[in-house]
Amino acid sequence: MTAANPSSSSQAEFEKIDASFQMTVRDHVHRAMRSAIISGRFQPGQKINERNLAEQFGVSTTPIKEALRQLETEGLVEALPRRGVVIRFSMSWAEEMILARAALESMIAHLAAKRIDEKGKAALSVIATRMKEATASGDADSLIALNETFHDHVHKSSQCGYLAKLIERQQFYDASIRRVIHLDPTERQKALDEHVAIAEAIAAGDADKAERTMRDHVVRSGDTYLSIVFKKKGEV
Amino acid sequence: MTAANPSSSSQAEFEKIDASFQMTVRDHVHRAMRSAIISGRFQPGQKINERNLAEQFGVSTTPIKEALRQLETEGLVEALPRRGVVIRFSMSWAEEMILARAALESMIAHLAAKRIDEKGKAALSVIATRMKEATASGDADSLIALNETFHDHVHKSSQCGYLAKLIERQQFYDASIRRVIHLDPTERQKALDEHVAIAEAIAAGDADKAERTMRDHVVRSGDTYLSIVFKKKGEV
DNA sequence: ATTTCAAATCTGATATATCAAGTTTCACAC
DNA sequence: GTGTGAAACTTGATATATCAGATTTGAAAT
Repeated sequence: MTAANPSSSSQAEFEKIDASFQMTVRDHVHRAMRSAIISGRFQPGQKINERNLAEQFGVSTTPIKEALRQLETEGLVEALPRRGVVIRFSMSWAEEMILARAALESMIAHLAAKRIDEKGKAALSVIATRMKEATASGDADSLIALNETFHDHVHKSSQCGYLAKLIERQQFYDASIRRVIHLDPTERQKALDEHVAIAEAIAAGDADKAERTMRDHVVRSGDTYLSIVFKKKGEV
Repeated sequence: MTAANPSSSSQAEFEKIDASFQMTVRDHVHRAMRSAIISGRFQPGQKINERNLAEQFGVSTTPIKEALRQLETEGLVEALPRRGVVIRFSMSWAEEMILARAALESMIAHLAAKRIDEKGKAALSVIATRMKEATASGDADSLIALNETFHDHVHKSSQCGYLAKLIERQQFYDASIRRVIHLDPTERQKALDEHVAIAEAIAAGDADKAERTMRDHVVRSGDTYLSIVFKKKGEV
């Protein structure tokens, strides 16, 4: 819907401005810590000291505690009552996060295939075409952006708000590494083929195929990521 | 391992007592609020006032804020920066939580079938036998407990710590309603058949069948729950 | 040298105070 | 009556203070 829509009502309709862009201290800490953990800047089992953290960020312990609760619920740290929090992130944790994302993305792809409308199919097709172009021209940055657009569109088509949010929390790809991956022509082509297959399955309403191709895509691309970050050719 | 094990060392070995049973105020608030939300004691979109809540619980706002951050990350409430938190739970949210659990449980069942050892198979068989007995005798309380034991055992067999934790957070079954469900002989029998099928598939190492039967089980039993709680015969 | 145990210390958990953004109220102008 | 806007009020966000459980330390006992 566009900002002004005079046809349906005498009152012009505007999107409510989203307050979520506002940055609070706790969110800043949360993002910074999350990023630090998934990029390996803490050792598994390492203890986190609230006062130290607060000092490092130059804030009080209150927003620190809140950020730690969020990380705890995400499963990236573990809180031992009255003993503090320790880092819970390792290669095996990352592997499981990929599996979780594969399970959830394939479920959401299944539903998207069932629920997508004609307009959604057209939009998906446009995204796929842009991906082909960006793949051919080797535009890694565009590909990274299109990748996100593609998955977001699948989420939207599924009409699943909860699942979409849940999937977001399984994401731990780092921008710089994604760039490295997309600069490899072989990898680019694989990802393109998979995205096209997913888009076609969804557009065709083939829920089972959408589910399968999505799962394979998430697992394969996740393994590529893992093998780079953890310097190991890993099969799950 | 038993508490004392003199064979391996001159030093007696004891299980470290698990500190996780300790109840902190924030955990109490978190559980209480979670339970209240999923059992419908708040309306979707309802605003939550931190000071009111603190007063109701008779505590300060600090643990309240922490509990709200946990609920936020779980997706049960939404925090609008500097405007407070609102309830985000409705029938559609519950439906999606069931789908999420189905996706994750089927993934974990798949892995369990691949990774379970002989000892694990034997234990699973014992649980299945107990379930048959409890189903025949109509012991609802035992069935509820066995149900949990069964799923926990599948989780353990899969060797997936992260996935198991994630699944826990998709659980929103209320004890009293579970009891109602298990008191129905037809429902009991359906659940038993499904559990047996899952156990057999896992024991046979048939990962795909374990995955399918687990997903169907979670979706079907979830729908039963939904239809009771939301008083609607719901197909997803 | 090893064990014991209590004091000192550290640190997470909670309470209270302060600040600032958001909301409401209401007098005033048009 | 409607719209404007400033003051009053509410409330989330952050900071600081206090409390209590956990860990460490070190001297005394064996």
